[in-house]
Amino acid sequence: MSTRDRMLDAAAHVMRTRGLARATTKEIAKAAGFSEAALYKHFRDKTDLFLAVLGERSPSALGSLLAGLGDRVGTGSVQDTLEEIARAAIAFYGQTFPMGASLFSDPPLLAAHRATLDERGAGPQHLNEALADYLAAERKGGRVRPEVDPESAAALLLGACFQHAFLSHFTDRPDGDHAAGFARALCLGISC
Amino acid sequence: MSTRDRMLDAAAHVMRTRGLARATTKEIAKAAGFSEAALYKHFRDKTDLFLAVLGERSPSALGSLLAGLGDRVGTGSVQDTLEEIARAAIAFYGQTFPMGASLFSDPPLLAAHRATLDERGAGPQHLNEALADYLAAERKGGRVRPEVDPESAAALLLGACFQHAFLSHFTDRPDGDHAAGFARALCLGISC
DNA sequence: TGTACATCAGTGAACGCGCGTTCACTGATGTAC
DNA sequence: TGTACATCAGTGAACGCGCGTTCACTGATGTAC
Repeated sequence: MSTRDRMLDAAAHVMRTRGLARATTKEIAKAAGFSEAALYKHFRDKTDLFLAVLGERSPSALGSLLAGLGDRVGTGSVQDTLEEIARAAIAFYGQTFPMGASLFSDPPLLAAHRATLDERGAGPQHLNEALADYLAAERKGGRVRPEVDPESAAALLLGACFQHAFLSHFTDRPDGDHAAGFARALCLGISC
Repeated sequence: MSTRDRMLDAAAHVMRTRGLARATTKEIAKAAGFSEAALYKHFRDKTDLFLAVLGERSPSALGSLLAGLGDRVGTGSVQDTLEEIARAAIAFYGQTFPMGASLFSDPPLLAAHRATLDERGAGPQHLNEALADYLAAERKGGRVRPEVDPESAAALLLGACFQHAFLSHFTDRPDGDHAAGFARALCLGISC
């Protein structure tokens, strides 16, 4: 594993456990097992390091799942697929929420991150769009009731998972087995 | 208006516009029109000031609306009530999201804020509970379909509004008139 | 083979800066006699 | 009424500290002849 990778892992770890405000170069270097000076051999400055962490250490499981949804139109049960998505969404938002939320404490950093996401055509809004596309396709095939609005249904399902992740962090109650039941109940709730 | 109130307003303004990371005593004092030293005549330290802002300058419109819901059971149209709630939720989360999210950059501050909320029996999770209670009451009265799960429906509706607020900040697109249409579509989506 | 030099990842120590906080002080207002 | 003192909100200047960053350096490895 390269020095750079170890630094990224260490930075991600410190950002997650101590919070963005305490993610100092000293802490990160110590966690990585290098001197602070070494950080500057691999990253221009601290912002560059943070952006690299955000761009290279963010889980992509939910995005992959949603991206592959096009091939699953017409196969399996829509209800089961939605439940799978809900479970993945709860896990994904649960992992990414603290660091993502932290960005709001530093608007210029948030703007820089948004810019890199835009360049790649990525970002949280695309998850909702991908799910809406899937629902629209299934509706076209008659496997989702015609009165369902795909955008709204996607917003409801992913929004609930998103807020669920927020609440479990905010109230400091880790999620546990509760997530699966929550996912199932949500899907029954939107009853597509 | 008291000096303390002007300081709280100034701090809230700086926190919102510059972000928590740039909300320094110097910036806040300057915005309030006092010296930095004056801050310490009214607040023990910077954390004390932040907690006072969070506790005394957070909008409470949504909480009030939801708290008054008990009296509205059985009156008006449930669909209209939900739309009103959705609009209020989008506005509320839109106002509170950036500062609330910022707290995740400083876990000890988040924990302290959680503690004050718990003392008062307040906090974001109570909003969902209040809405779920309302839906349960209306279901009992036959004005909401029996197969609707109140908790899930509340999570779907408020979760979607919460994520909507997040996305409009994250993508840097202010919400505008779009919110009302979104609220309406959501309520049709959960179709209680 | 040995020798001289180039390269390069990483370091220890220092740098300047801006932060939160404190201190001795001022000047206005109130109060006692 | 004037005078002496107490109170108190607010200040300017300084404090120590930890931050991000840079610098001159080391020591290991590779390369040319």
